[in-house]
Amino acid sequence: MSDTTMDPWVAQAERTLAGAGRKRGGARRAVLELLAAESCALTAVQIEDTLRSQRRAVSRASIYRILEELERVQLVQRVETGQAMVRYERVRGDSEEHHHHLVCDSCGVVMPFSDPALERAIAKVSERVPLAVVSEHEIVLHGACRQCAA
Amino acid sequence: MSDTTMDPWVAQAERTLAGAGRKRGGARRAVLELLAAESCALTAVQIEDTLRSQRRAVSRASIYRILEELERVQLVQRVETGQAMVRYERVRGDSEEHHHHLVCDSCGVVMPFSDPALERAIAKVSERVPLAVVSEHEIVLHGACRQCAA
DNA sequence: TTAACTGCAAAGAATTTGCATCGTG
DNA sequence: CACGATGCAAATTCTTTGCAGTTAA
Repeated sequence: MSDTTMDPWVAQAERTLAGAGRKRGGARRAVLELLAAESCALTAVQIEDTLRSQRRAVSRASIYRILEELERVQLVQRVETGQAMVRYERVRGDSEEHHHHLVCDSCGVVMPFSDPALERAIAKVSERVPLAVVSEHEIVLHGACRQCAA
Repeated sequence: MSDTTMDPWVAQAERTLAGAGRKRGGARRAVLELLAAESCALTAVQIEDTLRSQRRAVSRASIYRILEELERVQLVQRVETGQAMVRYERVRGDSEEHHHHLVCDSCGVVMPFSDPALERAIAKVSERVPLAVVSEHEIVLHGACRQCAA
């Protein structure tokens, strides 16, 4: 696939990894393309199942290793939703929309949401807090989705 | 111990549990008193270690069962900090200060913080979101503590 | 006396690691 | 050719469950 048809986030990720002395690999590429296409956070098991159903199976161990590496170079971030498993999603650049998560505690569905006013409030409070640096933040709202509340 | 010397949160918890048909027990009481005295979130393992060092050892299985029960009746809530283990802390009433968490990704320390403006922003956004009900929210800021950044 | 509470040990489930092999640079 | 990438299986670690004995109501 040429660079012109490659997803820009995947291309950026490959460049970052190459710069860190990493070599390309089919398993990691498959994970990157899945994360690039996904709009919200997935668990490692969901990633494994999705890739297998796409006939591009990747072993669970590799998935965890790949996600760990991507998290280290800040291409991916973990999302914790209070459910059993950790979720992962690609990090959006500053120009892209930054989102947070809604969790229905009844059916377990996870949805993204974003709100500029909330981001401003977070940016402001980040300056007053007893941390020398605030590198990221995570917000999760729990409740009942319309379907479950009906 | 009489009600007048018992921590108010512990007393409230015992009442709630009695109302739910539960009987009193020493292990649960020890966990309740620890959570009442603690200002921030603890992991199950920290609870176990602390109680053992206070010579009031409680088995790990009981700790998990107790925390599960307390979470069910909303006396305790889980806090996920992106670290390996889930943490637990007592739920504050509306009159008490509601807090969120700061995590130093370098040394792992977890600290509480609170900000009224942020709470207002959350309350406002909760009304616009595609959930029928928003029952709670969790905010975690990650970064480097002053000690680690120095 | 009944049903809840607990501890201990075994079971489960998610994640990590060891090791041999394959593939990229 | 060297070192990273990957799969498989075993090992870890946190959490849950089964069971038997203890205790509150």
